Amino acid sequence: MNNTNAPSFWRPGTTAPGSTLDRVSANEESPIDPSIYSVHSQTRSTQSRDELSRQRKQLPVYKYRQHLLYAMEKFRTIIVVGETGCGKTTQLPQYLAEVGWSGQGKMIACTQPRRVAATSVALRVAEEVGCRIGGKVGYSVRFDNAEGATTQIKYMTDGMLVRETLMDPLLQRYSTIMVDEAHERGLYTDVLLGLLRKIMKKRSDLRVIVSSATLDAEAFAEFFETNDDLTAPENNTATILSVEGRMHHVDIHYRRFPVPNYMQACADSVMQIHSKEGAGDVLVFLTGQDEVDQVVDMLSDRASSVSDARLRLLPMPLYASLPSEMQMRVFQPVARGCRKVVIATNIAETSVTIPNIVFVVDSGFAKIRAYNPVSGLEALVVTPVSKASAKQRAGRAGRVKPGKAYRLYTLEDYKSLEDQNVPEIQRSNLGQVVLQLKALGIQNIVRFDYLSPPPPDSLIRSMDLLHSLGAITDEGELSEPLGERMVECPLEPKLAKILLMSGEMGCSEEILTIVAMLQVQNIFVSPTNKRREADNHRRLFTALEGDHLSLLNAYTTFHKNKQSSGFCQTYFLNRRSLLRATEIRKQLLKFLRRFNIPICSTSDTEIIRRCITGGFFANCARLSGDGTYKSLRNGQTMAIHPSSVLYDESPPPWVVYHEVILTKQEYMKEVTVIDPEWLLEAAPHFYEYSRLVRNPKG
DNA sequence: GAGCACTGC
Repeated sequence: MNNTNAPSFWRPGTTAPGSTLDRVSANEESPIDPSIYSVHSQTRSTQSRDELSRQRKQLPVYKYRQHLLYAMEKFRTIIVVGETGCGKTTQLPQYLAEVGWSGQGKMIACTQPRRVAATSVALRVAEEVGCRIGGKVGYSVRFDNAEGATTQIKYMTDGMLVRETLMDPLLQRYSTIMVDEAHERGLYTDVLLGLLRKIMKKRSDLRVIVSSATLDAEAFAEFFETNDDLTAPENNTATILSVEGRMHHVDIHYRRFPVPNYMQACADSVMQIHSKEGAGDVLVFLTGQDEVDQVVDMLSDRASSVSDARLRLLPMPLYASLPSEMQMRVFQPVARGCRKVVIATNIAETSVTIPNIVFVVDSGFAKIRAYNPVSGLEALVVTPVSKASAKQRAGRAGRVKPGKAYRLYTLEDYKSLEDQNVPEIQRSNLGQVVLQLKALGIQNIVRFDYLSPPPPDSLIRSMDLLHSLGAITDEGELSEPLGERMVECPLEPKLAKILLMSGEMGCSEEILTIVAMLQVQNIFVSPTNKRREADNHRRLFTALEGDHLSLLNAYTTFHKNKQSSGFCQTYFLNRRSLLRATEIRKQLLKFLRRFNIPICSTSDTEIIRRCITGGFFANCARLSGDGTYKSLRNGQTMAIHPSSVLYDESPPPWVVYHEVILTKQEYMKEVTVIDPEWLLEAAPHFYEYSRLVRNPKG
């Protein structure tokens, strides 16, 4: 396997970055033992606040409400910095509405990177304001919105606002747009910031507020500064305003020496906290499900062997694919005399807040998705976290009272970490984003105002893909009607293409289902202790034609059984995911109706597979003599992922796949058997000169 | 016979 393109990374069990094994101390002792840990503190930082005020030569930070209004009058963009999760920034739209900034019939928008945040903040603010939701305060997220003619403050996901620009390119409905949690640098946050910068050139009345962590503030302010004359700062159009946080003090404990195995060290640290520290629950950060399960096992073993402890130790796992009943356990308070230890993946860093955490143990690693824009290969790699992530993790200990964070790496290693996470826009497949920018009439997507430009290869690759699908013309414009319709569908381009083709192919009912099912994860659950049973039940849905048709089987069987939870339990299906797929399917059906695409059904699986090939012709692989698959595009060696129904079967000579991901090797996921003749039919322009296809017997 | 961090429209 040639891994030269993959980023270098550390594997579980190895040491933290920059560390040397020979310095490891032989005996682990108490975490509070100063020979093992050095202690620092993380608390609200008056120093950095003063520094900021000095740098920008304005606004002291107290009386921030008055200053906010002053800044709204004088500046066009305000960067609000403050500790995340302190709740102050989300109240800001409310202040503005009170003094009439939502006047002239225009709304104040406040974007969030996640659905739950948008809806829950909206509900809280509506309660504070004393209105019903959908009145003065509303929200808008996919599948759910509550807004009306009187709505003045609208909480929404950033993706939703990007989508609104397709209908209303200058966002004329809004007087002020606040982008919350911008430091997370999500894909749609970055796209939105770029669009807002463009819109501000045409709308001098628009105010933009960006809420971020302290470290990024200058970069955001510079990005939004429209005064080119930097020698005349009195004409600045962007400013920074700092908000006092209300987080508790967190002591940070660094290891004096690197740890040889961080899973073992996590378990050791938890046991030491348990025996030496006072009351308070513990949160441990690891990289993946396997590691979480292993550490939970280690702790369960050890907890049962400790007899003299004052508190009982209750380890519990937390990761996204955990069944929801199990997830709920971590939010419930434990009985007196018990200490909860939540062993979690990155899900607990931002997405989910667990109450009562006083101690945090941070492995220093996370699993992140990387994208190689040249090969198009995605990879899941374990990498050291950034300083920003480490701070965020530590901060989880300071929400209820002063807490402690144990970092399983040295202070030197901490200093060597990157400041920030790599923005998602620089490590993602940009097919959908490029399509949307094209729809907004942006001719040169390479020169678009990005806060952090994506790799040019990534943009070029996306353009190539869109061109090969027929979504953009030879001149680089959105095609009509295909491209215009594709951008409407909330789907990646390949899936949008097959959905839009499915009507004329005679299989839109089936493609609707398949596309919806591909949008959700973990349809099939396999609990560690009942794996074989789960596998056997799963076979009932297996179609020999491959995973796409097996997904179709699972969905239709679920609905034949009236979406019953008993059925799901018996057959190890994830009901939550299936219901979400049902909702997505319903939404996609509306688009087909709007475009007058025939809604039709077939029982001929060949028609369905031909249709899939019509969008996934570039994702084709051929079985080679040694039993591996070779990608048709570049000869890359790949294997069928063990989660595929085709994994156990005799390998078919030709397949198309939904995606390929590098973990231990390059794996194709969601694989369907095809006839190579269909490739020529689907994309003659793509395969015209391919000898491989013209000579399939090789 | 092997595995999958997390969002969003």
